[in-house]
Amino acid sequence: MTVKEMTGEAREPITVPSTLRNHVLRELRARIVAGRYKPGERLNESRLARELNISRIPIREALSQLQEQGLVTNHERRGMFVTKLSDEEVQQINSLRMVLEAEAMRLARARMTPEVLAELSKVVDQMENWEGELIDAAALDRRFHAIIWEAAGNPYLERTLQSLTTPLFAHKALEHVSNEIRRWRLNHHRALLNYVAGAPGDPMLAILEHLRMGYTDPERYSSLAVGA
Amino acid sequence: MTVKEMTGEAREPITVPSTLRNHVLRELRARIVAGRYKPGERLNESRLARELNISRIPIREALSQLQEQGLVTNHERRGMFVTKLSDEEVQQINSLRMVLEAEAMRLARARMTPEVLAELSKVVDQMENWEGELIDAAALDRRFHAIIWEAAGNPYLERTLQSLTTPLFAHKALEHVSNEIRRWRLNHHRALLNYVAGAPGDPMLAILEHLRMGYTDPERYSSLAVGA
DNA sequence: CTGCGCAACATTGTATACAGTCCCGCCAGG
DNA sequence: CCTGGCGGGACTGTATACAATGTTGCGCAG
Repeated sequence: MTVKEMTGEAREPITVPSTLRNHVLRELRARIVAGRYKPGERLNESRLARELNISRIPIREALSQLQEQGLVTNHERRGMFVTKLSDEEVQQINSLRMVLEAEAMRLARARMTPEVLAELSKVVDQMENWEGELIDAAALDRRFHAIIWEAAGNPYLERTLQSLTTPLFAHKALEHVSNEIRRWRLNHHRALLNYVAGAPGDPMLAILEHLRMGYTDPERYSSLAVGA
Repeated sequence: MTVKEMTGEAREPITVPSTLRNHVLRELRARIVAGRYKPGERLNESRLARELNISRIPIREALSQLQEQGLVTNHERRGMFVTKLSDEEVQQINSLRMVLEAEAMRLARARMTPEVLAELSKVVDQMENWEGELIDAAALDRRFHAIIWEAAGNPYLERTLQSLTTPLFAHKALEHVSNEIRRWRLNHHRALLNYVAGAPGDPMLAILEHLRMGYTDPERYSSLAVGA
């Protein structure tokens, strides 16, 4: 069976990965991040294989990779489960993320170009005029940061931030917050934009302000405050 | 076939992973880090399967995980190759590693216990009396940092540093340096030890001093110097 | 009614089989 | 001598088959 022969809902004509494994990898990651598979849920290989009309092999290999990315957790001989983050784990991830986001912003600021700035500005504008669904808001948020990660120019930094935040997005996909809070969070990106655009200030302060919006426990970052 | 039935050189009676996949994962990682498989070398699934007396399936799954860890690189329909780092990539990794090592040291210092300190001290003593092989020196180096990573108390920080440095060790496994240089590098750990033990100072400075010992290009870290 | 044991089923872990692609060398033509 | 096509072998990607473990639900004893 080839990728093109695959049936069902899994078509993304934009870029077709040439192996089933890569296709499944993308598809599963997208589904988990979108909240279609909820944290703690078991991912049955045979069922997935039937759904996608392929054998279990590419699915197992894709799951192995997702495991390494932290999106799923393997319980030996019991199956793969969507990773369920405890409050403590969320905080640990965020405290690490803070350090890396700050570094990304420093680097991005140093290498900023008008093109990237325009792109960021566009995203922030969309955020401020945002009226849509929760999932779209999360996508905008993710996109904003992704642009900065890439602009930082260090692929390893980019990859690390991606693999740290993806489980967070999966975790928050279910979370219900009021539109007001969502707007509040989104609007804070303007401050970050100003920083990477060259405004004076310490990135830590802006990011702390941003991430503490219900994401983190500020108490945990005393070491950062000292370092800044 | 079970793990116990496996033949050949692959026995590690300390902890036997219950699945072949996990066993192969450890074994391959160890071999790559030890320099037995050199960067750029192709890892033939069928050959490995014959060598380990198992089928290709557990090997492919282990390789999928190693790929995600950055130790091997997949070229579609051509095979898995031990990741070969360019000079630029080594620098990118090290520039990121610096930020994380500094964070780990701040956290470790804040949570330091006499037990951990004693362990670190023991390793540094071993370093200063070291007379053995290159591989042992690298192991000591790795162990010193690993203790600090764990003492920092953030599993994600620990995991990230591990997956960043492991390819570096594989990369450096071949490198030949004089005993003098090796001693010089090793001895610098005393300064790091002093910092995590509570001595005043900025971790960045000690780490910069440490990592620049032939590992990194100091020019790249202006942003850190500013932040520090 | 409740708790335990056991058997049938479901699912994972691994092996084997097969299909398509890549690579390398050989040979013909320029 | 060099170049380009082409055939055979080797290898990866995927499917199917089998083994072993985990799970579930039912019967039975207390």
